[in-house]
Amino acid sequence: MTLHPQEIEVRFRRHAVRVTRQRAAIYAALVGTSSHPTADDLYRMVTRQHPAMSRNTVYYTLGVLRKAGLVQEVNVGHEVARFDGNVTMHHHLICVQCGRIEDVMDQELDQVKISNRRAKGFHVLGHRVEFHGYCESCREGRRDASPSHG
Amino acid sequence: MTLHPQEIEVRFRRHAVRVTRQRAAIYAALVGTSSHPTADDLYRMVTRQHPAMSRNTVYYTLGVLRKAGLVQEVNVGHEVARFDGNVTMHHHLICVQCGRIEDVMDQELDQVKISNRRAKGFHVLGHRVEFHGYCESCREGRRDASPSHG
DNA sequence: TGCTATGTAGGAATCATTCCTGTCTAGATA
DNA sequence: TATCTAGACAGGAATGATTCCTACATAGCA
Repeated sequence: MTLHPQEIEVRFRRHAVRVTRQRAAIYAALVGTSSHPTADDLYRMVTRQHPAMSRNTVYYTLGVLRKAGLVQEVNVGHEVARFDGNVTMHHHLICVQCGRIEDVMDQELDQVKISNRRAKGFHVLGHRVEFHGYCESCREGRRDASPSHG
Repeated sequence: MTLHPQEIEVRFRRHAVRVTRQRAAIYAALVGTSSHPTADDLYRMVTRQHPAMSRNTVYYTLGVLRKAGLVQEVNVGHEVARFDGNVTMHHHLICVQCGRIEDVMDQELDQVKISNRRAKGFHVLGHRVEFHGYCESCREGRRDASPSHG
């Protein structure tokens, strides 16, 4: 999804986030991809247009946007932090081989609930379902592998 | 859950994991708690009995046990890796304030499925549901907070 | 237009995790 | 039981993502 600069400004103001060129660039890069980039991926994407941008600013901005609720952090295993510009409720397909993450929008999954009895006193705000498996290209790479020793 | 040394040995052999004192101690510590400790937590727990144990051995052993399927890694945000000795299918309640993780066993959640149409070519092996919210003690700490500005 | 809280750049510091290397040992074999 | 060797262990160094520090710059308000 590509956003007009005006739309970015509107969103920032709505969430009380100061508008700066750096932040707009970082947010635009994140919303413009579906690849769940790392902070360093974003740094590399953004420095093409803003060579002076500091890696530090990327981290700081991601922190600001996360606290403002404009950005979400996604994680697989204990790997490097990945970010997602899609903050509507959604779920993930995660490839256990290559680490690829795909978004899943599915109202049935949105409605998954936990019974009060099992919630151990938690006040639940939301949930997310993670599906783990092999993505299409990793499945193809595994065709050769013997199915009995896998 | 506390395990007899023999039971640990049986599990290790069943999973083709060499039996050493260090590994047994680490695994026992992990299975004996429900607190999802970090590698460093485990190091501190285990060095009480085994002062010579290296931090490196804890990491290495956790890697071995994870690959063998005896241990699972759990993560919240991009925080330090946490480990779980419970490898049966289960889900998690995660406190967004203090980071506490509680296991949830629930057959309804085990049966959550994704339609083929939405699976984007993934061969799904399993899934996990994460509920995010405030745990009981963090809720209590928040009683004072004004509900309209929280 | 000026003021000030906040953001930015860049470099240093932190710290979980991994790598390297020499020694040790589980467990298989004779 | 003694021997052998792949794999495990300890300890220290290296890595690398993230955070901290600080001086300078700027968004946005008055």
